[in-house]
Amino acid sequence: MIAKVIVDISNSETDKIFDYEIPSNLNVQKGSRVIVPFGTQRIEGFCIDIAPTSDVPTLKSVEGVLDEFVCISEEMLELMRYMKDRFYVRYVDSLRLFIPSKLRGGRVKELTRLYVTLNPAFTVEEILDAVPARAKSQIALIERLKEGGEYLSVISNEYSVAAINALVSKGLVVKTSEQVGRKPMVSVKGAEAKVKLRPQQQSALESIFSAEQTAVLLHGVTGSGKTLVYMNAIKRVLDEGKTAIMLVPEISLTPQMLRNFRGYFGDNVAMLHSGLSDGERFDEWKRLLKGEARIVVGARSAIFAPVKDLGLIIVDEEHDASYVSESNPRYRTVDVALFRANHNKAKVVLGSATPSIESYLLAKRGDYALAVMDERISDKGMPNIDVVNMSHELLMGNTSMFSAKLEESIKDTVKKGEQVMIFLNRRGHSSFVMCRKCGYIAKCTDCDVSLTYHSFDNMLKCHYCGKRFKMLSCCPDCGSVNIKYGKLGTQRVVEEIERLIPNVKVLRMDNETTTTKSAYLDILGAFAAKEAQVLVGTQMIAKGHDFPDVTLVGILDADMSLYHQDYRSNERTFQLVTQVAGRAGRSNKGGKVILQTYAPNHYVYRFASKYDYSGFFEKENNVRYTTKFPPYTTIIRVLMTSENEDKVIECAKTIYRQLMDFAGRNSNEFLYMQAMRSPLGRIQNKYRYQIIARIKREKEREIIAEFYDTIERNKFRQVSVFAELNPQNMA
DNA sequence: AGCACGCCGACT
DNA sequence: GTCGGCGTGCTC
Repeated sequence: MIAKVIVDISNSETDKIFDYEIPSNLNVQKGSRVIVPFGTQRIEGFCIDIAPTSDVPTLKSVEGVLDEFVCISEEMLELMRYMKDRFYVRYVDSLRLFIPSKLRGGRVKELTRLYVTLNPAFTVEEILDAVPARAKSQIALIERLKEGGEYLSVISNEYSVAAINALVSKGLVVKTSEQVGRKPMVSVKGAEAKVKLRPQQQSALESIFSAEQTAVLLHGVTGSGKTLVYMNAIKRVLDEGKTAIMLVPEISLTPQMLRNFRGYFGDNVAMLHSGLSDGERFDEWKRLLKGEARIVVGARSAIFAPVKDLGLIIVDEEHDASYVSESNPRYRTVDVALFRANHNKAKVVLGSATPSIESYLLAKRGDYALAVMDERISDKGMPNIDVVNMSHELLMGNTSMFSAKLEESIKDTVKKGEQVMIFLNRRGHSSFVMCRKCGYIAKCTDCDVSLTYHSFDNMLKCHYCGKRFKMLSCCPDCGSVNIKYGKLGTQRVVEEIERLIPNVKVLRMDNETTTTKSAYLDILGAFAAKEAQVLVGTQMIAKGHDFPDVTLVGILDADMSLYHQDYRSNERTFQLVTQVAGRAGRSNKGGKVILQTYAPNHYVYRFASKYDYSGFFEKENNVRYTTKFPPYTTIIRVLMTSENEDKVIECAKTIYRQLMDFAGRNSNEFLYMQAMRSPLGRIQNKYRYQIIARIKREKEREIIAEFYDTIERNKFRQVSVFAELNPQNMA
């Protein structure tokens, strides 16, 4: 028999099916992981099919089977093919998503990064003497490493593999692996939840199972008790002997949330969150595969959990951007959920207080069933949202970041011993470093991006590649020492509040203070314990934490997300305002929200301040329809990257030309197509060019297929090509 | 990804 | 001539 194998090398050149003879002594099955000879090496691969014959004249044989169980189910193999057709994801990249990284051996593991240094057994002079003078690039490399070691991934971008390997084989340079620390799992225990469903919850629960559609959109306002509906729905499918997947946005995987589920379902729950070590993640995966756990709770990638007899998939906060993977294997979680549900004849529940325009439209059209929960469990209404016009404040001579009203309210609330949350958008607030004399701006050496100043370690950091630089003492262009650096937005706000209210305790949460997950939890814990009266933060504080003593929420600059040139920015702003407002008045003390804006009459604020989702939907839906944006059209983005700019341009031109030919023959279907340099033209020293097309939806399947075929036909050496549908951002 | 192959420039 | 660096292409 013949095994159809995908080799475990992530490269578009090798992402094809290779045939191998199966020796009679090996039990190779569809879905087994195998060892195969490949060129001169032996590597791991996935057997994705078994066939009686092959077209290839001479075959090598499978050398071994890796696990004592079948790793990839029939369902996941079909999902792999779906992901290729839908998202242009390579077979290997799908397969890697389906298994824990612990299983993959041989090459570089997830948590290990190779590090190269000069061999400390020799002096630099000895090393230089041992290298012939003509080996220029080896000498350059030694000069580079003289200063200290560097990650192999960084070095291999700067020097040729041949030069590095030559030095390694002579023993002058050594590769070492540096292990990233593992965090222990939070142990959880809790009490049995025993709450009766309210009528609205009960009918939502019934409609999940009675609907003829696969998916149900559960539109439930903040505090309407969606979680209880989820738990009951899961309980029902478990009773039928089936399994369930529950997805939440990454940031919501808090210990309380995990405790709730463990408390209710006990050991039947497997948790997949970012705090797990490789080993722990593997253990949870294995429990699911063996059926020892029948519920998975996790972020985005938990959708690939190896459960059998799937009965239910819940996607909580369905509109959340974290459900769209924006790098490497780019996929949309809801699409994958629908695929798995259809395959298993299971149900999908999409829950949200502010559904995405696309989902709500599908629900209105009847493609999804719709369940509505508009009552809050507590008798408290939603907090009042006060929209303050900042242009008026300016006219009245108030140039501070707080309106008179917000300033007043903050003082008031703190005086009463209650708590305040101040929210601000990060965009437009990161501080860049500039020379006041000549206007020089510090930029990353590998990306076309200005660097951000981080005060706590006095370093400059690139937000795109993570590279760090020493803070400048003088301008490298003109030598002036008059360097200006702004503070991060949150830090300025904190200082302002401390100035307004002497002795107030303020906590700050943003990218700078929250480098680890535990730092994030520490800050929230301190705030919950009332160690501070005010919490200032970015998006991070917008999501699902209950602080009963918070009675005031201030939104400083809602507009920032409106100006972002993106068809979804209105939708995002509406969601953000609603979500942030939900942080106020969680107890019977009530609460209020003050929203500062320069565009108080914008329809987003008009509807958001009244919590009028339907009103907002009607308006926004209309805008999308008339401007011909998704969900009425589909945007396809083809991104090409390479360290060699000429090669990417050549690649982009070739593909663009062929796509233009195709568009010419199908001009009815195309609204727009353009090739361009990406707004972020270079990231991690890779040049980025893109083709963006907007097409009608009727024949989108065929058109997407043609796009992917065109990419497939035009492989360019050194150029990587990715595709994305309705991208979250075009940079 | 890794490795063989082969071209080409530098040095005996 | 010959050694080794460095770019190209292939792997069932």
